[in-house]
Amino acid sequence: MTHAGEVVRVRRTLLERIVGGDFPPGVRLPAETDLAGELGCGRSTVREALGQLATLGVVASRRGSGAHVLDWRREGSPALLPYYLSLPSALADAPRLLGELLRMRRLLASEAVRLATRYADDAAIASVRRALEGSDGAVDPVAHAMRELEIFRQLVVSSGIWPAVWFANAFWAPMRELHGLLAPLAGGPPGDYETAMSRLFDHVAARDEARALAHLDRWLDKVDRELETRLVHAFGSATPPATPSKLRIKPRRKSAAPKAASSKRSRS
Amino acid sequence: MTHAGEVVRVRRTLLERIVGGDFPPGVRLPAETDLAGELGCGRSTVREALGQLATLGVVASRRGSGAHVLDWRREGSPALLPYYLSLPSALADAPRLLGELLRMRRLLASEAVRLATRYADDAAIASVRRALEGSDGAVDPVAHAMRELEIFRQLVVSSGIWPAVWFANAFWAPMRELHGLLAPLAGGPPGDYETAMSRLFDHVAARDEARALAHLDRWLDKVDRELETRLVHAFGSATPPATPSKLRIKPRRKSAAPKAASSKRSRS
DNA sequence: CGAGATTTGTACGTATGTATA
DNA sequence: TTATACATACGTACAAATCTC
Repeated sequence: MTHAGEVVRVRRTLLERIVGGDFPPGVRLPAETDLAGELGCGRSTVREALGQLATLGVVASRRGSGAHVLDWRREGSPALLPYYLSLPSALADAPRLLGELLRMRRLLASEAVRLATRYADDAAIASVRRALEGSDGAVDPVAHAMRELEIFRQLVVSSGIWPAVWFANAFWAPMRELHGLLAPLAGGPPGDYETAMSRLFDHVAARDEARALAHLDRWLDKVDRELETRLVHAFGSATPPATPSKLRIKPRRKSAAPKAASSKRSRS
Repeated sequence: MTHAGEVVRVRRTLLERIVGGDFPPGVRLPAETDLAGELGCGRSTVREALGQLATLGVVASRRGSGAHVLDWRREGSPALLPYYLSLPSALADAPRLLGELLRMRRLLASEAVRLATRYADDAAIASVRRALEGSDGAVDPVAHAMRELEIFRQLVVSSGIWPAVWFANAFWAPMRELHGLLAPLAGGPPGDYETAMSRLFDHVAARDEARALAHLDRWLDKVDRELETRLVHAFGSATPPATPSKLRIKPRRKSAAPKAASSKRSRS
């Protein structure tokens, strides 16, 4: 971690000072040239770091004025999630947070299944299914979590609704990080994972939206419940998830939900 | 428009060539120095433009190799939406696209109301309500659309579930662009807008989640229906003949008709 | 209100490291 | 192994917006 480049070092330093309270929202940061001198780097490096912080929604720069710290809790981007989760203040209401994050995951998965059921052609569905079956045997919890996320993303891709795909892409990156954190606690795939997914794909291939969504809902109920008990086991009584599976409802029409986007600033 | 800076010009040129098919997914772009010479700018400018295209999910650069065009339909980010909507191929299935985008809006609004109802304290709800009432009188369609979006975002903020806020932020930017396109066609706020919103806030303040969501659902039903008729009126039969006259329909299958766009970006 | 100082925005250049072909 | 090409970092110069006195 110590050898990640000057820009990364400068960005981390500034971000730590900001979330740590040294630079509270509203204050003006020192001039770029001053920061360069203070941090021992060139102004271009400071600018690159500030640019990345700007895409995180943490600072904003204006000509003649300077770089001001934003109210990052209110103006931030999804990429802040991993930073936020490492703060003590986030741990304070971890239960509520985890419940809401699981709900987001559920909404995303539902939308993925709905889109695929409604719009994907047979070949696309079969292709995603092959990808699922072709990579089983993996027992590493993190690898399993990533694969599961990718399956749902591929379902969105199969629908060919490209804007939905792009929103999914934006959601998936922070979700991946979250899964990377939770997976070691959640453990590997349940024993009936292959069976459950296979049945889900049966419903999707049959264009039976109602059954597909119901099956997914039951499956996630079970998975979330298991995750909860394991977390309680790991943390003691610290994390009761507040996930009401009040997600299906809706007497008629409509069902689940997608969401938003983020951006990053680095190449390769 | 003509004086937006070299980077913007270079980015736009490259993006047009890519989405236009000159550089199909998979091909390697010319070297940065070659592009700089060809486009009449410095290599740094080319790099900045390529960096922005990389954040859009359009290209990826690797050391020693070069910048390769990605499958941007599958790997893109939400910021691609305005560019995509300006393509003829997007217009082809505009009805389906608009239906799905309206569905996303509905899901987001529902989640906003739910989060506020569940977590926001009285002061926060009252604050959002004041913001709503304090800015009425605006009849400009675009201004109204932006204000409406902002109200729902503020509802999420009021919940204090910051990760949800960040996801909302990311989603809101492209949504704003979409609204900017549709608003002039949709017209200003309906006559009963204030009343409907006021009632919605009553339910939220009373923590009546069921009534709040039901009220919102009915309201959006009405709004979407009006939008549909106005779009049909505006476009008549001028756009794809494949568009059935029935634009909404609730059980399955959605439709309507959007249009094209462009966008800009900068820091500060 | 105006003038000058401050600060960021933009563009380009150079040098060196490093991965790829 | 060598040549190519990108990644990274620092620097310069000037333009443009803002702030301050």
